[in-house]
Amino acid sequence: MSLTVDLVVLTVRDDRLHVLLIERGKEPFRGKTALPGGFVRSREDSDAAALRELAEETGLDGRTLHLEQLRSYTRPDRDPRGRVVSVAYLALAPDLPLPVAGTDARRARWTPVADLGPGDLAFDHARILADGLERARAKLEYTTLATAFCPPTFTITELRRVYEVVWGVSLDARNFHRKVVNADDFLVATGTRRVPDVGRPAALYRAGGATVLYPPMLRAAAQHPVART
Amino acid sequence: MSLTVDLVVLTVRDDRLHVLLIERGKEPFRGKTALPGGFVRSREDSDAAALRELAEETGLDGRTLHLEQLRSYTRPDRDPRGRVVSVAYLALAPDLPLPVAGTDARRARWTPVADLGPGDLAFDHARILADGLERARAKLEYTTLATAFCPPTFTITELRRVYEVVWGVSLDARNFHRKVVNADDFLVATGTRRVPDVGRPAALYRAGGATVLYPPMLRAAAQHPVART
DNA sequence: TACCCTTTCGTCATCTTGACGATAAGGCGA
DNA sequence: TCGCCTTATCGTCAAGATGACGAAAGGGTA
Repeated sequence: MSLTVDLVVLTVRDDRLHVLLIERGKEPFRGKTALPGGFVRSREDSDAAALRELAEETGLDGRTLHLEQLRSYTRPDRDPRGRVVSVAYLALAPDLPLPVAGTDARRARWTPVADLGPGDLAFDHARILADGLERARAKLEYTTLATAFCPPTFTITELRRVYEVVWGVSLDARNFHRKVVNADDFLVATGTRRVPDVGRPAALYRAGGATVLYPPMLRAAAQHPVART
Repeated sequence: MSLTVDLVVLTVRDDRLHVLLIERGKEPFRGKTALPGGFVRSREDSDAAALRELAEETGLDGRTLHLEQLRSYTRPDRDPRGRVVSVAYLALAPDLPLPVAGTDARRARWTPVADLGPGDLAFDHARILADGLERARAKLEYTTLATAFCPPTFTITELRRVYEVVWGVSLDARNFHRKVVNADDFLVATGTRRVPDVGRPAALYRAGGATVLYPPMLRAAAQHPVART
């Protein structure tokens, strides 16, 4: 029996939710699109393997990202090579340029989640991706994790776009502003501002110390589904 | 490399939170207290193994309980026998009598969680238990999972005790009553009532169809820590 | 200076919540 | 039967949170 890790790495890019995918270089599913990942080595735990694979396959540094274990997939027939148990991880990243010329960054690329069809991914990776998306969506509600999609300093509008894109809804800018500013230790004003091409300059914030979001942002209330192409 | 499942089975008993523990019958940690669990068989996935072990070791039927995957533990040194990866499961049960004379129910017993000291459990089971407790506590907030601790029909006071015992707080009976009755499809009145030894009879409810709890029950607001001995 | 655009502040009615008073509905003892 | 004890349920009220939306602020640019 062998153990692998699979990574669901999400980011928000051009107002769309993207997932990091690779093209498989060997069998099985050679040439097919899949989640990045690989085998856990003998003296490694799965956390370490996730960090290593993230660096090797995508050039991203998991220590600077949000990285958490998602769940494990153990169906005996999930890999044609035999019994392969996979521990899936969820990573959330700001819109970083991928170091394309990295050591082993074989064709890693950001793909809009909405562009993926049912059979586009190898193995049971469609299911893993779906579970990762649901975890991310749920955690935006009651944790401060949305800031993991943002660069070190960001505007409230950028933060709102994260919610809108991940949830696929549209939120009132004024109420959102009031809410996140009042939430306990969610945001810390940096005192600086960013002057955009057009419109009023926006104040820049850093993530505050809170990990749980209080009061929470409830999806149930946000009932403004928006067309996502 | 081998694969095991470990089970965190929780219940509320005598107004205290209990976990189901067994005494290990063989090495390593022979005679020591541990979470129930065992090896996943070759043509089984971990869900099936969790159901099987639950039945074998405790006589409980996981199909009638809430049973969900918690997370996996992969540290190479977590088992002295070598590399053993464990997929942990969380089960929530009403206060059922254990079929003590079951096939293999070797000394399975309910133990108050608060009675456990730091080194009382074998392997990394203290950590697994802690993760299971935190998951259960968190899920009471924004899901209807509290009903999984209750029998098929129950009173609102019984449901409140679940929250109080799992969170270790004390909740105002009147506000709790108002809240759960108003929550969307959380409770369904059965029309029957239970006459207690003392006090006014209480209406009996069944769990409603909702899985998410809206509006949620927030712990942050419940700031009445109560002495738990 | 007059716009345009986005951010930020205000207002208001509605809903939710915490604190807690009051009543209802059983059993029990006098 | 009448109080009384206990617990369940309903009500009230002020404070806080929320949704809808108006209005001002603060940059560019024509």
